[in-house]
Amino acid sequence: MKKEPSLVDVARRAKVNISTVSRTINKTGKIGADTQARVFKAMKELRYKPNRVARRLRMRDGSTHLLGLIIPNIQNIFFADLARGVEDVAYRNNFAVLLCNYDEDPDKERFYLDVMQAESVDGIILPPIHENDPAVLQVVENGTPVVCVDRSLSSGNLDKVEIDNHSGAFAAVEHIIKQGHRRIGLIGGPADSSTGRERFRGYKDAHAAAGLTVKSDLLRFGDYKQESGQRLTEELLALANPPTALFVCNGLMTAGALESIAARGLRIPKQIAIVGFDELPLADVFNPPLTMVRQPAYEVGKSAAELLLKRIEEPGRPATSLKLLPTLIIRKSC
Amino acid sequence: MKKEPSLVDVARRAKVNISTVSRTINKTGKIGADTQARVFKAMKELRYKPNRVARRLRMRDGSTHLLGLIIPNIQNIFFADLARGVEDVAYRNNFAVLLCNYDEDPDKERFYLDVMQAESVDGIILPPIHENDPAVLQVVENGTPVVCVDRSLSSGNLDKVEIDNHSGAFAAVEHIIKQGHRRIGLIGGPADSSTGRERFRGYKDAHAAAGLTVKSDLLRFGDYKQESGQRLTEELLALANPPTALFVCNGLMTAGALESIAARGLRIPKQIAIVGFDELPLADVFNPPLTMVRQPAYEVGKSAAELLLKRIEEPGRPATSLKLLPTLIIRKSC
DNA sequence: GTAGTTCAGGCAAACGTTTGCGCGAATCGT
DNA sequence: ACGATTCGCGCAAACGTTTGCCTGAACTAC
Repeated sequence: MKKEPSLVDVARRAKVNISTVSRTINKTGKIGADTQARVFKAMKELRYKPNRVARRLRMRDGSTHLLGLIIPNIQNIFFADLARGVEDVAYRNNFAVLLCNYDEDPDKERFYLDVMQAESVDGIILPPIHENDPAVLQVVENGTPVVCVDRSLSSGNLDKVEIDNHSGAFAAVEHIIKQGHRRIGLIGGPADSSTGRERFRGYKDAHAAAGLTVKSDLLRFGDYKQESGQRLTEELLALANPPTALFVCNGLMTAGALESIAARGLRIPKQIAIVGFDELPLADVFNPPLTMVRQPAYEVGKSAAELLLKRIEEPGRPATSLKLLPTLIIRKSC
Repeated sequence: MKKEPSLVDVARRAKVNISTVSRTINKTGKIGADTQARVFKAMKELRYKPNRVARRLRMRDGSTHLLGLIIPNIQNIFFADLARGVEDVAYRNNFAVLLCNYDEDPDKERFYLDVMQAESVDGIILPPIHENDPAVLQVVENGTPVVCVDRSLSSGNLDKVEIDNHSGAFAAVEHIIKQGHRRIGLIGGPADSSTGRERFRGYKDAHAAAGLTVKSDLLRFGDYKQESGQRLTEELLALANPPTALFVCNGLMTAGALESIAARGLRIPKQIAIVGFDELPLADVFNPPLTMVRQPAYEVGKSAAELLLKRIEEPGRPATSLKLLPTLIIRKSC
């Protein structure tokens, strides 16, 4: 590893003190025009790049220009879009992003939270694994700015940006009912996740609004992974009196559900109608095109990053909570 | 920002010197059993976490336990899978991953390369933007371990892990021909990317092997994004004498192609057959199921990370070059 | 019993920054 | 023309580690 040029190298070359170099770079303190020129010249010549590690070590607070993003799984397109959103605004503000997958595993989440702290990131964006997650609570108590996305934290008044899951689910199920369905199967999210609960609530409220009662034998709860979507759909379809429509609470599980449906050779929407949460890449060219409730994932990430940056530069500001609206995209599958 | 406990805090509490604490943590040097116990006790009590920033600053070389991953776009499922692969092996080895999207933008790539160096990562994984990318070359010259994925660098004997694009494309087009097609449209990748060129070569060689000549009016080259797939497919379909089959060189463009096909209301595979590179999430439940050539993206990431870790701990080892085989998954779209 | 060796652990330098303090020179106000 | 302010810049401490060197003490060998 060839040694990188450091402040002292450029200082020597420009015949000034290192503090002068530091100050010209950061535009802090008054520096004469000629001195500045010499310093810049030396920097060019040596191809000097400030060492971010040393800088972070010295400045415990403020602008180390590193953000942490901890998400369940980057292979879930929702989180990929979200990640892209935060990455884009980070880049525009000269921040880099430390990205980790915690895979719904509390140990992994804790590990990465530790890493972030140890790296002294400026702030962290994450969907908390639980409503009150002791690990992240400890981090915020420690003074690290945190903004929650997608799911929220019950305690603490943190910045957060979420999706209005209730209204999204409500609209979806309302639409299903309007198509004449009365037996609507639910493939829900984990009961201990706020998204899962809110979407379930939307499902129930849409029933209530239409004067329908929810049939508890049509309710299944998965883990947002494809396999569970497939398995639970199969359970529902195997019922003596199966549902005529399905509301599936995320994209991966919707893909799983479609597998089950295909395996049984059922026609959509005649034999089984379906609407899923999340957008799927091929949804609009699927046969039939899938009606889904699209979440503005990119915008969630974007807003979260903007909120985080604001908080970093003004730690005392009151916490703001954004709720973005999903949109029901009606196509042909229901 | 409450101050984190540091080495001196635990040293004070355990009534030893900070160097003793450091040595017990890193298991370097001989330490008495009782002293060790005291130190560990103090660490627990203070919830001490070593500061990775300070550690990285001190140890220019070796185990700072941070990997850099620079990819074109995390929204491309191929790279998401790849990223997941490197992340998993990184986690197993207690490494964190710094992830960036450079979006095929040389400026962005250079920016992130600088960031990685400034963060003194232990090593970098990336698909070079060009065959000989000066920015990347400079980094390897600087002594930072680099492994190339997906695309390769012409100069330099670096570790790399690629897909056998030629054989994948060859198999795909061979299969198309075997189905009786003679006019096979190509939606290719960028001409200046090694993947694009290799897949094109497979297309041509499959034609040659079957005694067919390639018709240059059936050739189109996109940028691996969905929009170009749609646009170029539309061009092909609008031809007076359009192709009867399509070979599309990546997943996103395949999705775009399907949009064009759907817009024209063409039946697959009767009116137009199609096989695409990359796997798509709904490919197997699509109607009809899509025959595609699946790239082992996760394994590429996994192998790359393993190679990188090996090189980090043994910088002098000869460069190894892996070539992973894609598999043609024959379904119903051709 | 003495010299040599190992054991346990302390001291302090170094990594590359940022920044409070200080100081001579220049500029200013009157 | 002289004290006061500002300007431009250097000095050195600090951030939290790792690690080479050193030093007593204990142990080994003869």
